[in-house]
Amino acid sequence: MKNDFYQRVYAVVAQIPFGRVTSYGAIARFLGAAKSSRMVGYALKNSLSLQNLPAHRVLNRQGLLTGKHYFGGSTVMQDLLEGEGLKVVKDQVQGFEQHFWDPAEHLNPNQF
DNA sequence: AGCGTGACGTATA
DNA sequence: TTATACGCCACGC
Repeated sequence: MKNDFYQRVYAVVAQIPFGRVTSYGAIARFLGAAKSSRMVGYALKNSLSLQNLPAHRVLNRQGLLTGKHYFGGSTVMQDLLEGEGLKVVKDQVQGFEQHFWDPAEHLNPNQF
């Protein structure tokens, strides 16, 4: 069911620890929709006005803040990340892999 | 109903 | 290594 996919995306994003980040692809893969990473971003776009999800902790594979435009302001997303101890330069998280958080290694697939 | 678009990612050149 | 091409599929028009 497609709505479940959205719910699962929200559930995963909600579990991202403070100061850690992940990627759309990682989430998509974890949910079994590896080839539909775009849908993850789409789901998050919906989630923005739905609930308090740390959507700013979800970046693309390069650690780029590709969706900062959707946070209303222009530096809101960056400020949020920097507020969590991350460094952002040119819309890109420095040491991305260092702060990367893989759902598959920290969450139990069985609860999804 | 068909077509273009997009918070992505991988494959090719 | 950078630049394009393409697959994916929900949504809006």
